[in-house]
Amino acid sequence: MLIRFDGILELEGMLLGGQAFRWRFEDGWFHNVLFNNFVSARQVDKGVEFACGPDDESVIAPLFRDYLRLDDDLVAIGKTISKGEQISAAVSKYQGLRILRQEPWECLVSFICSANSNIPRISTNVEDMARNFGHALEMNGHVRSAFPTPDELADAGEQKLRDLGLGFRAKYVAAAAVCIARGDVDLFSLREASYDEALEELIGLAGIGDKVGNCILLFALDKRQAFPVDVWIERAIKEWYPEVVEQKLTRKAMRPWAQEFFGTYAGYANQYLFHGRRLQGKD
DNA sequence: AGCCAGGCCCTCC
DNA sequence: GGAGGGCCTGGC
Repeated sequence: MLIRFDGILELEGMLLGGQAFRWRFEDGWFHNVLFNNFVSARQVDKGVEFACGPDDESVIAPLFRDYLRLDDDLVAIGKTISKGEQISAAVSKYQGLRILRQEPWECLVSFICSANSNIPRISTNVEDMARNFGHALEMNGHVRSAFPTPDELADAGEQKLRDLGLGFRAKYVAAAAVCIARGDVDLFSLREASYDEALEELIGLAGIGDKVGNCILLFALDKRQAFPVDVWIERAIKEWYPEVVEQKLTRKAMRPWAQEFFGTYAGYANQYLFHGRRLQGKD
């Protein structure tokens, strides 16, 4: 079915740009498992063509629309964050690049796995967890698994996660799974909580520090002021905002600086800085 | 072959 | 309180 949309949209950058790790591009479509469904999507003139199963498209399409945040007014947001030559260029170059609204648990595990790692490896880790511990879906001869629930990963345990190649992150994922399965932390309620409160809750989990916590807040928990500072963001800020270097701001101090500087939608600024710097020189 | 990755934790100062 | 080393493993 068609999800009608006439605003700006850059689906490829959103799905394959390092926000999420299970999207695959094949035969002109992007494929993933979301909301316990096979989901396929592609960008067309009038919006997004969408297919899913086993559930009805009419049920999943609204969820997928929210996932893509089509209601964010990117023109207005772009204006508020275009503070500086390079980010303005990136806003214009990657026009329509939106922050995803991911499923919180999968997002949390993905970014725990991101520590001292790289995108190809994170993708492998996340896909391996799904294949080994998630429940399988089958459709038209294709088999792929849902991302495992907290219970399923808690049952798997640290050793089996290590066997998949998660390394020292296995302990953190296993502990987080137990914690969420027990209900110690309710991720969905953090969507309603304040930024500060939600960040504090997340950092209470082992393996989640300021950077990873801000990724989860931004990509899954509706905190568009979140501003994860990784090596790419640090490079971009130091090169493009010399005042930060002059003030000798440490990496830790860059987050509050950026949140003040870019404002309510600092998270969007983050995404454009990230793309702009990481893809510098590539076309 | 060897370096380093989209950090975090722990220790020690 | 903050700076520095160690950590699993696999891409490149």
